[in-house]
Amino acid sequence: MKTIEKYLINSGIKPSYQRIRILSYLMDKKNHPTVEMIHKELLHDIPTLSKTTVYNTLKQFVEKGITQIINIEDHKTRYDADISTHGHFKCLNCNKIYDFRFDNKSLEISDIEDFDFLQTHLYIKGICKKCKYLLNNKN
Amino acid sequence: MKTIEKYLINSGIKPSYQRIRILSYLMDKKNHPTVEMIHKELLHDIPTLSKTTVYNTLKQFVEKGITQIINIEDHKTRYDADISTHGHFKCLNCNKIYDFRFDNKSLEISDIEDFDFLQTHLYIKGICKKCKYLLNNKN
DNA sequence: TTGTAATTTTGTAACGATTTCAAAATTGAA
DNA sequence: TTCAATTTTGAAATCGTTACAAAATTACAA
Ligand SMILES: [Mn+2]
Ligand SMILES: [Mn+2]
Ligand SMILES: [Zn+2]
Ligand SMILES: [Zn+2]
Repeated sequence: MKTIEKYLINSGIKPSYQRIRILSYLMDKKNHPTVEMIHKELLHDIPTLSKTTVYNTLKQFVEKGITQIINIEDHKTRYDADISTHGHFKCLNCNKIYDFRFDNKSLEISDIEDFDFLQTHLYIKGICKKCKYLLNNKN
Repeated sequence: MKTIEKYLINSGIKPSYQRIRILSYLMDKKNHPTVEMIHKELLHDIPTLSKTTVYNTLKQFVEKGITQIINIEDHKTRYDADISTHGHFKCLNCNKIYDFRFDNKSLEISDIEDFDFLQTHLYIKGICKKCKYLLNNKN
């Protein structure tokens, strides 16, 4: 049995064909896709795939804790199978979303000392390295 | 002339009645409201107020830099007239959104050293102090 | 003040992402 | 093979948001 099937079973999810393909997509591409992107891409291989199935599956993945929601954009939800605490950088020029690491321990927070923290989301927006050079060389 | 009118004019926005009321609402309540909340509340005083006006006004405030968008929730946009860099904590029990301060300098970030940072959004979700006590005393 | 152009507000329709729901298809145990 | 449980599907509904044009208001020159 494939690793990904074991991972789904361990997470309490029956490894149906669609679920395996959607999780594989997330893990292989690491591109923080929207539902639209996943559906459009997988439709090539699974012509009957319903967008509802993509929605249902991602909802289940989030509930079972094997996928996290990325709300870096205003109106569409993005998904990430990397559930470790890490930050996301969105380039306002090329729109690519980059992962980055940050030290949660060194983060100095005031005012909410006695609160219980369950999730931390750090989003930074700006211009990525590639676009910086490209934009500079336009002149 | 009121302070808030001067503030709008200085920001390049003509201080119409609706704009003054919407900005006052944001500044007084500090509750990170949705469009729905602002519209519903102000409708008591301004029965003709259109939801489109609330949308238009907030869009303009964001463009002129006197309001920031808070994407801490999955499907609705929240707004904040406090444009200083600060974090937001959402209590998963009472759904209140708290402000908190964090030290941007102490934040240790890897992988994206040469990127240009324009905006930083830090969202934390969990259980607030009040709810912690309430939930504990249920037993 | 009056007339007129520019700006602002409004209400409706359209849009796009997401959810609901019930039927169809698939799976799995007996 | 049979039948119940689960999963997938597609259509309709919902929700937040945007587009758009008409109505109302404001600015200002005559
Ligand atoms: Mn990521
Ligand atoms: Mn705030
Ligand atoms: Zn870029
Ligand atoms: Zn709470």
